[in-house]
Amino acid sequence: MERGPRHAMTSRRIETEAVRLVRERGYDAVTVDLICEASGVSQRTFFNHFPTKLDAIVGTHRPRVDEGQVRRFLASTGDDLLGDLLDLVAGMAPGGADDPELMAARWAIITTTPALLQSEMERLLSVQRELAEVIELRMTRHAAPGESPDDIRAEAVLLAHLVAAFLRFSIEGVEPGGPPARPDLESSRRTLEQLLPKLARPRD
Amino acid sequence: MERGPRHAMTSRRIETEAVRLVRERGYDAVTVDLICEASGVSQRTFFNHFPTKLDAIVGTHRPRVDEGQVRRFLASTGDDLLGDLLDLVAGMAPGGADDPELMAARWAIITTTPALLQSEMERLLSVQRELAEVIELRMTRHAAPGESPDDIRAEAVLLAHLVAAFLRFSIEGVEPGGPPARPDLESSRRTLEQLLPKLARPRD
DNA sequence: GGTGCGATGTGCAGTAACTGCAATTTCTCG
DNA sequence: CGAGAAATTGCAGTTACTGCACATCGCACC
Repeated sequence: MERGPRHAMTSRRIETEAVRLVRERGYDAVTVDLICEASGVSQRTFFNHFPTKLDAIVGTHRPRVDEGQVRRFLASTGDDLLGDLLDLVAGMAPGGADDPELMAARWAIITTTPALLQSEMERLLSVQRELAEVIELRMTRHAAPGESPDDIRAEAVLLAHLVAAFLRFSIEGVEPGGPPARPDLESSRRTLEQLLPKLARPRD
Repeated sequence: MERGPRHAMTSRRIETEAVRLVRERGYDAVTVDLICEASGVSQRTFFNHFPTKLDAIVGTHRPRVDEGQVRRFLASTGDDLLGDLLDLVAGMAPGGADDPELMAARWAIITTTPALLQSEMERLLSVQRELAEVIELRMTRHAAPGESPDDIRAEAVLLAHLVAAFLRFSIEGVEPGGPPARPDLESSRRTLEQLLPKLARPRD
């Protein structure tokens, strides 16, 4: 099935109506049938365009790290691993080259609907896995002589988990109820900077 | 509905059969009807005992931090926040006072089934929220004079995210496919100890 | 101006998870 | 035994989602 431009148009129409309806009535009160009626397609068509109801609402974008940023990250001298990592994720695409108005509406819905917020968190898993790989690569390059590759890999996976947690924090904000309308990486980073020194451990 | 001992017995029977069936046939191949037939109850009864199919399989335990441990954490001098936190979560109940054999079977299923693994991760959210509160409490006690309560809260929430990420790592292990049969907090902690110094930042 | 072919949309029947309601069976205890 | 509570059940309905066959649409090519 080599999709043409028509397909994209219909997808767009469905998305738009889905977001509009959810914003008006809330996630649970909007059924797939309702979206179909509003966008003038059959239910079967709906599921030809989106695998799940959820996807129609939050979109099908997959957050990706920029290729160039990755190269820069890998080429760095390696003195400031954490800082370089934060720079890396700071350049993450905020979610696809869609209509910015649609994206704004989406974020408003996502941050206020637990089910959607959670699905957004799950998307971070792909980022997390990507990160784990590049981190492992960089750590291997700058590794001390006697280090086991398994250990390095474990450390990389753990670090990727930690960075993902940071991203979750920046998305979710401090108050579960009324979070920022958009992920605020800037202020999150400032919070992290303040937190880190407090973790300093005396015995090291 | 003041549940009596009979109720618990039936729950147990359903759980046991559910776990057995999933272990034999895999998560997707096991329907609620199948579990009902195997455990000799009607479907309606099934849903009287468990809100979702998933709950019947992974159990209804909610991981909690030990009260005493929390007190100890709060009473600590505060020099080693991170270490104390790790001690705190180390004492987490591994998931209810159930039949240990059942729990073992559960972990085997959970760690090999993405849908179940994910539901297990979601359970960590309650722990994470608990942690955020006690961390905030402790940070407030040991705060420097001029610190804003909002800042402290933000730092606490972020730190709770990071600890939760650590727990996720210890559950998931390094290889997504073949993780440890049980969360291995010990070795995870060792990995963290090795990782931390590598994050050391030169400019501070 | 057809005509054919691939892209797109639809109808229909079915499955699976879950819910509400009202009825019924099964204890338990006096 | 009999009353009342606990536990289970049947049934009908809703919602998300799938497979399959069929219809339609649009566009290139003759």
